[in-house]
Amino acid sequence: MTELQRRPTLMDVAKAAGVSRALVSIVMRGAPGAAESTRQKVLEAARELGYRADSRARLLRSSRTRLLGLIFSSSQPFHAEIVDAAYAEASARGYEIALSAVAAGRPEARAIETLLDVGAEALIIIAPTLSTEELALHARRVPVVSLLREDVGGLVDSVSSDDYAGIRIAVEHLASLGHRQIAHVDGGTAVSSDQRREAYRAEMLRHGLVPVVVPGGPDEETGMRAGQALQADLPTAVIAFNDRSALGIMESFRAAGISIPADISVLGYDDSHFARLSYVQLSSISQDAPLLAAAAVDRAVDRVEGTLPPGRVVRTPHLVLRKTTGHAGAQKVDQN
Amino acid sequence: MTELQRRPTLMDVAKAAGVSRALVSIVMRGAPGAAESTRQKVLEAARELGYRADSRARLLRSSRTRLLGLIFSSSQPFHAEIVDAAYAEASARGYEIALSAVAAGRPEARAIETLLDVGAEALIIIAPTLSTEELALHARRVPVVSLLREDVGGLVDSVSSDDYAGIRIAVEHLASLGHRQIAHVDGGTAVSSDQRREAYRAEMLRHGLVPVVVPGGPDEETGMRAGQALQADLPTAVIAFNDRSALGIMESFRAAGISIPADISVLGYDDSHFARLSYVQLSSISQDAPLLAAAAVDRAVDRVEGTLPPGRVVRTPHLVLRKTTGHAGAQKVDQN
DNA sequence: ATCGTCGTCTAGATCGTTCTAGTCGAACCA
DNA sequence: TGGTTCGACTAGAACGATCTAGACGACGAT
Repeated sequence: MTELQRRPTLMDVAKAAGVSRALVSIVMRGAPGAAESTRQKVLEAARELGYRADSRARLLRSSRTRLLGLIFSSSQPFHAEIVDAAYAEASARGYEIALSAVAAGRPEARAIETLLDVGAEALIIIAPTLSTEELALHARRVPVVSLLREDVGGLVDSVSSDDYAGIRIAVEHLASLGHRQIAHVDGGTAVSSDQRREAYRAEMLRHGLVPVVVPGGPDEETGMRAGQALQADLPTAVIAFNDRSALGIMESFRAAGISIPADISVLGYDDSHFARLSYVQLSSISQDAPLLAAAAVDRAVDRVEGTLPPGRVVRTPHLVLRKTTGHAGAQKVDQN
Repeated sequence: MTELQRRPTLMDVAKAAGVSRALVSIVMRGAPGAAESTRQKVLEAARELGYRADSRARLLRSSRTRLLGLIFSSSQPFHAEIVDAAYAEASARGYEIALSAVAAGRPEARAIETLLDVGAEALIIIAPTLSTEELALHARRVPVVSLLREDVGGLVDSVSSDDYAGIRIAVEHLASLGHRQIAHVDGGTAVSSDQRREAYRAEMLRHGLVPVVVPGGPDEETGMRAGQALQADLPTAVIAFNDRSALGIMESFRAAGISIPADISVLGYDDSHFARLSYVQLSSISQDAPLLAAAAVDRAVDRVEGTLPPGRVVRTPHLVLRKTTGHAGAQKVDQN
């Protein structure tokens, strides 16, 4: 049985250093107004006692926590990459990140409350599913940045990837390889699915090609079913909603003996972990998660520190070429 | 430009309801000592104002946050499943969960500090890599529960899955199918790798079989390399360190035209998302993440609320039979 | 000598809660 | 009637930080 020891307070440090609480506070915050010699003395005492400021008390008084709330979905591996990058950027700007996941039985609203309770000064929400009204409601209390979703009303910031441009790049890439029959497996009800589907339709028409949309979803299972549906009238190329979907599509082709990219080219979206696996080597549209995350953190910090109005940041995705796309009607190329 | 509105305080509610702060506090906490009639009156006023208790102030005074800190690794999909389950159990016991990820450039120590700063009353760490000394150091301040790692010293709780039993079940399953040449692709430096490797050796010997360990790792790439190494002298069955490794192994077999389970049986570990995919159907040892998570949360809460000493919880994993294991020397069975 | 200024430091109020120690009035009992 | 008990309520002190206002010496200018 261990005695849980009380954590040292400002007062303890002050006593040890023989100065007042206020001075210790000044030193710990790095604020001006302390002589260099005493500053050292205080820092020494603090280190000795293992002092760390109590963020609750600090916040209570100053309403500054230097804490950013980040909401992600635990079931989306792509979100994990964003989380990583956000940590890095936040710490570069002197902020910490508090995480909250949306999961089965844990809606976004709940995640938001938790973050607000621990004192987050701004909220970054990855692909929020809340209505713009609900988002606006929270945005009145605290800056809110929507990541990977654009149509979020005027009160909340958004940092997103240009879905239209991504799809344009995808269609152009495949068209330039000579493909004329390019299908799209959409993301069903997933965020961004509508935008990408419409962009696909528009871009196909612009190239004088006829768009074929097959209903899909954001995961392997729906991808596989779509892949099977596709086989009834096999196109020469397919653009998947995301990499997981692409994986399912490819699997269905593999089961049917259809070879990639000889018989059909497959293009993913997200450039996720899966796409990079050496035995997958999926060509994919990269949204550049680290950059997006950094941009979102930057906006959040800027909003917190300054008084600039909400705005939009849109980044253009780019193509990452691997081995699942090739010339239309090409002979089989070594796939591995 | 939105004016960020001040959130209402106890005092505001008190004024509105015409009572004292203290009484509002009593009502909001659901503590005894308020007449039913005034209780209603106060609740009404609070709802009207949209009052939510400021958790920082509350905590500052009461030193209770009802907040559990959970540390996971953003790169491990298996951890995500645990996070989900932990949320459910925590909320059932009236606690909230604060998440903190370890990622590249963000060590465990950092994650721990963040959680302590936001006021976590206990720490649950998934597969901690800290030394037992460092863990003990934190355990002096706050209850610490180690999840999926057992050798953590006497001061910290541990909730883990019985690796030995898991491997025993794996070997027994394969042996009962008539396999005599059963290889093991280990997890390299990953947590639990040593335990499973040694369990494998012991169990093989117990069955009078000769153990063959191939060095591997916790992901697809290392699994694939191990699979290639395996092909020099192909066994009839292989036990992978985890599902991701198994995926890599199977991929290497597929590339070489070795069919599963006709030519070789493959058994995974974790029963993760991947294993359940309809086109994978990987037989796997399940550690039952939801149960483990619930047990960890329970211990954390018990430690926080009571004064019981640190202890160990060990759960026995079980076999989930799918389509990648079959009789030794069996003819090819329909794999899909 | 007096005054203002500057750098360093401190006392005390304050943030929004909870907790302790009451006060107050009504009911009960002898 | 007077005392005790009890339920409902409140005043004021915490909690651990930050912030404001001002004290104190030293120094330079008048």
